[in-house]
Amino acid sequence: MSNDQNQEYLHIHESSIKKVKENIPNDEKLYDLAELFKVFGDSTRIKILYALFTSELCVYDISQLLSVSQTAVSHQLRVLKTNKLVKSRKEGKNVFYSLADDHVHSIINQGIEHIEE
Amino acid sequence: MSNDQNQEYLHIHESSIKKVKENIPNDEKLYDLAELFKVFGDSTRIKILYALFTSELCVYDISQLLSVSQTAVSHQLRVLKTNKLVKSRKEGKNVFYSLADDHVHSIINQGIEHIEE
DNA sequence: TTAATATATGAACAGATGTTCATATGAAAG
DNA sequence: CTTTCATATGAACATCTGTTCATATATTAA
Repeated sequence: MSNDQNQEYLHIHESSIKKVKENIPNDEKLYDLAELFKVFGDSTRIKILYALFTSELCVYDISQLLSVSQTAVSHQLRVLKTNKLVKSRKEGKNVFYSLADDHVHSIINQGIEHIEE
Repeated sequence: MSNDQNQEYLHIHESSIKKVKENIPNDEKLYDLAELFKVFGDSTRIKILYALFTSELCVYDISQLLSVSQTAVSHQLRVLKTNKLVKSRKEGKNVFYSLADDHVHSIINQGIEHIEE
């Protein structure tokens, strides 16, 4: 065991400590990353994203398709929009939502791959 | 507006409804997927995963490296293990943790790409 | 044995999260 | 204008989550 002097660690060697620490992003980035994944961590939001994979949709239709209340859909769409996962387009009384970019697809696909093992 | 008969939808057409619904996984899969992303949705767990990107580590060293209490690390490692993101190996008094597979890396990298835009 | 060390676990508590309900806003129709 | 319709918003509430504290378990050392 490398437990001489002021060594605070049990097994990791001084030389490795620096390497590990360098590879960890700063707190702000870690926070943002966790926030992003938090958005994917809810069934309702995942469902909405899946619906939008197929086509642009207005709030009411999403609500009908998924059997989720209009208010809940609205609240969740706001979360998705804040995190730049969807974008919106207003047309008269309606607001149409669609996916913001391809990351949504690839992140979800990686997740699917993991759980399907 | 396509609002004839019993049409429950505002804009989406009957022909599209089927397509959208077919592309949405069943509830169990949606739930599992959300659960998986929930695991990534916490700074402490993301930090632990980043540390393990570089090397296998025992609990105490993770705790020291990240300045997180031993108990908190233990609790979070259990969550990570339950979700098959890390695996463990016992050696005497120590338990060494390492990444379970490559999905962890690719999921996190997709996340990073998204927030770095 | 007994003591020390590394990790795990359970209860408790504070803070975060998602839904519902009531209502506001904003646009089109009458 | 007034009403109706589509969406958004805020407060309230119940549930979930992550940390801490106390303690249990397991392994090695004395």
